[in-house]
Formats: sequence, structure tokens, C-alpha cells
Amino acid sequence: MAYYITTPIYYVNAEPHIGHAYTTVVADALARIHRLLRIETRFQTGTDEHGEKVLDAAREAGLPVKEFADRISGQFRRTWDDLNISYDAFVRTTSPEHQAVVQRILNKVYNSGDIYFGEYGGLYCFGCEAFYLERDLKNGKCPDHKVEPTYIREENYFFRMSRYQDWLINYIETHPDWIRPERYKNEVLAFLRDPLEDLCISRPRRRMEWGIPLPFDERYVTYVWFDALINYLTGLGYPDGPEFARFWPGVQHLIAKDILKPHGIYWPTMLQAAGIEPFQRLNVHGYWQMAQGKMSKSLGNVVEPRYLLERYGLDQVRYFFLREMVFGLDAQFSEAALVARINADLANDLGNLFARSLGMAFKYRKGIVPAPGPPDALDEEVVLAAAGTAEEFLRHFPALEFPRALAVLWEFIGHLNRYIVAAAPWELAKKPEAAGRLDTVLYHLLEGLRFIAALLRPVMPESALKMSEQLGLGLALWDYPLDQVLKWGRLLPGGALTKAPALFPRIEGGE
RNA sequence: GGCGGUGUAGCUCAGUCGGUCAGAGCAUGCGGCUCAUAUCCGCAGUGUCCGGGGUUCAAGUCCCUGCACCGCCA
Repeated sequence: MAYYITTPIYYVNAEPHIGHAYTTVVADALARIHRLLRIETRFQTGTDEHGEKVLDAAREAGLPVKEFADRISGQFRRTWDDLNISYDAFVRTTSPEHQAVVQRILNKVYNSGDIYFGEYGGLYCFGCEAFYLERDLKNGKCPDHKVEPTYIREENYFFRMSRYQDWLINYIETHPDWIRPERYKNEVLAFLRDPLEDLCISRPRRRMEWGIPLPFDERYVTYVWFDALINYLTGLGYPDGPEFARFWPGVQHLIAKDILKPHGIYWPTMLQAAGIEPFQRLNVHGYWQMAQGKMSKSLGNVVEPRYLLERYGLDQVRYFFLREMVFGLDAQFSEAALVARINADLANDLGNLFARSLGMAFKYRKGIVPAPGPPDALDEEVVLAAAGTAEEFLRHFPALEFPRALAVLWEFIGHLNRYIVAAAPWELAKKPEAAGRLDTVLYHLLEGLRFIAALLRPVMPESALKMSEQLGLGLALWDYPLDQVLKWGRLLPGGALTKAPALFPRIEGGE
């Protein structure tokens, strides 16, 4: 059993923003939890570097296009490193390996007769890199770029996508979970109710040179989407790499809703034409809506991941992303909401629980993990709740139900906070005859915290590690597969706890 | 213009097959504890479940219709 998760390769015409960061954090969390479950995992991201828009952006920046692409690609990579993204492969479409795979696929499809040479004339928007019909324009201008398109007539190569329309419809209908959530599956099906056009997959070099040359006609370069989608194969060393054999077609693609069409229509038909099995699943998520309206560069409300990290902390941001957005739906983003989550969930609920538990262990037991005595009803409830939490969390999380999984975990955090009040260790500490009882309560608290840390690893890797260290756990125990880590009683009495600053400091002062 | 979707407490949202469904968290107010990051625990709310009509013994939950917002396609 193997698990292959991908993000889109990000287009280097602009710097990373919160939307890219969300997709990538989700992919990372999924990769991490599968690794912890000891499922062989491959996680790939990268950058998409060809095409007109990159050329334009480079020109605007006054840099040679390759240098510009290098720079932005590097920014993405650094941002992911800053976000603690555990990718196994970072594919760049300008790499020789990728170019070779693209050309190989082009040849294959060309030779099988699904690419033909033809002429097309129409209104072309350079910003969109797409042709428009008269009726699509708003006041004669491109609806996206507000620019009048140019009439161009040119000869190009076309991919016979239309030929695969019926196959695709049938495939979607016979694989109900192939595109999820359902809403996006319906959108693709709705689109397929109309006849599917063939896809223009070339650009004449004399007009646009920044792309991968067609292997069968040097006068043309490859249309950027046809080039980009193939990255999912490149990273696996298609066609002969051992990774390809192991991880394809068991791939989970992760995308935002704006690129549903290329992934839901171009990509599967391309694979089919190339004689490659379809991907396993397309997972589509929504947008972060900015409180001030749609995020756009011109409005100046683009939130940079780096800013959030520096100001609020890495794990805080990762937690927020997963807790706040239901996968597949849009969510509101505001710094106020982020601060509210940090203070309520991380500082008050979890951070404070951790601090008070360790605090009491130090105050009453010199920072040594005590040996538990026989449990009473209260303690047994904790053990039961821990097992139930782990079971539910591990069910929801890989199913992309992050808010639900985290809510379940926070239920348990609340349970432990209430357990403290009910058991009142400070009262027990006053009575020498209650020493055994106090040991038991403290042990249950610390062991409960170990469960929490273990489950939080995919979401907040650094904080989970800090918790683990402060609980005095050796890495040997930490590295067991998750299902073994999540057995009650693995925290060994006699272990030495460590004091440390607050895990998640409160953020004071309003916005 | 065609087809999704959404509209539930101040805010963000749960509400599976129509019958404790009128809920959770946050924010607010009051009370309690003191181990803790002025944290934690308990209690308290408030809602024309978008409007109107209908089906039913019974409707946020089904049907029709109107409005608002959003998305996809044209």
C-alpha cells in the first residue's frame, strides 16, 4: 500500500500567497499522517515556469526569464521550508528531466494520432493565454484582464480531447468519489454536457518562445497546461522509475477550485490518450475569502505566508489552516480569526492544560512521572476517551475532515481540563494519605497529553515534538507507528519531565 | 440566459432517513477554583431556522414560489 499526494505546481508569475500555503500545508499534513501510519508515502510539489505570463512578469521585473523563474521558484521553495513542508520531490518544469517526459508524452500521443495540425483564428487574450468568443467578452474586453483581445489566426497543434468525452463522462459516473467534494464532480459533469472541444496545445515560437519545444515540430512550444500537468509523472521518474511503478496510479491530487478544469478534464484525457491509468482522486478545496473582499494583488490585500509565520508562529498558522477551513468550502480569513483561534484553542485550552499539568508534576512530584495506582471511574473515563479520540481522529483526518478531527481532539483536551477540576490534585497534595491517588491523577494527565502530542504531529510537528520532549519521551518511543504509540500506558513512570516556556503564548492586544 | 450551491443565536458554523432540532464553538454576563499562559470549571441567555405558499398527525429538515449572496457554464 502506497500513498502519493501532490499539490499543483505553482505558477511563478507571482509570489506565494495564503492560498498556495493552504494547499501545501494540507498536503504536508496528509503526507505526515500517512508516514506515521507507516504507509509508504510520496509527497510532491513544485513550480510551473513556462508560458506567456511568466515571460511578461520577467520583463516587468527586468530579468531574463530563466533567472526570474529561478528566483520565484526559490521563493516558493523557501516558503515551504519555512512552513515545515516535508515534500519528497520539488519538480520544476524547466528541468531537463521534466522536458524529456513532456516530449516523450507528446510523441506518444502524436504517434497514436491524437494530436493533429490545424488552423484556428479568433480573439486571443495574452493575459489568459486563451482564445475568447465574442459572447464571452464583457464590453469587448477579456472578463479577467479587462483588456481587448487581439484577433489572431494561426496554425497550431491540437489534442483530440473531444474523442475522450464519452469515456470521461462514463469514468466519472462509475467512480463516484473520483472528484470530491461532489459539488466539483457535478461541475465537471455539467461542463461535459456540452460538446468538448479539442485542446490547442502549441504556441508558435515566433510569438512565444518560453516553453518546451514540440518534439515533432521545432517551430512550436508546448501549451503551458499540457506541459504543467505532466509534472505529476515527472516526479516519479516516468516511465521507468521505481517510484512510478510504486506510486502510480494511487495518486491523490490536491487543488484549489480555480484549476478544476485542467485537472478534471485535460489531465484525465491526456493520461488516457497516453495510455496511462487515471489518477486515483482529485481533491478540490475552496478559497480563503479575505475580510476585505476577494484577495487580489491590485487591492493590496494579498496575505503573504511569511508575514503570518513571523507574526503568529509556524504551528499556529498550520493549525489555523486546518481547523478553520472545511475542505471543499470557502472560508473567511482574517487576522482577528487567527488570533481568536490561537488564544482560545492553543493558548487557553491546550497550552494551559499542558502548563498546568507539568506544573503540578513539578510542584508535587519533582518533575518525575509517577507510577499510577488502581484507576477509579474518573480515570477510566479518561482512558476510554483517549482511545475514542484516537480512533475518531484517525478516521476523519485522512478523509480530509480536518476541522472535525481537530474538534474531536479538542473535546479530549476539554475532558482533561475538566478531569483536573474533578480530581482536584491540589486538594490531594494536602493529604499525605492521598499520595497514591495524586500519582494516579498526574499519570493520567501526562499520558493523556502524550496522546494529544502524538495526534498533533501531522498538524503541528514542532509543537508536538516539544510536548514530547517535555514529557520526557525518548525518540525511540516517539518513532513507533502511530497505532502503537496510541496505546495507553506507554509513558513510563520514573521518566524525567522538562520545564520550558509556554507552548503557545497568548497574543495580547486587539487588531 | 441555463445549471449548482448557500441563506440557522452578535460572529463562525453543526444539524444524517421529516418526530427532545432549535444546537456547538467564539464573543457577552454572573458564580466557583487556584495547579496553570488573567488561564480552567459551572451557569445564563437571546433566534419569525431568508420571505410567502403547500404536503403531513408532525418541516431548518420534503414540494412550489419569491428575494439575497456565491460558483460553474453560456
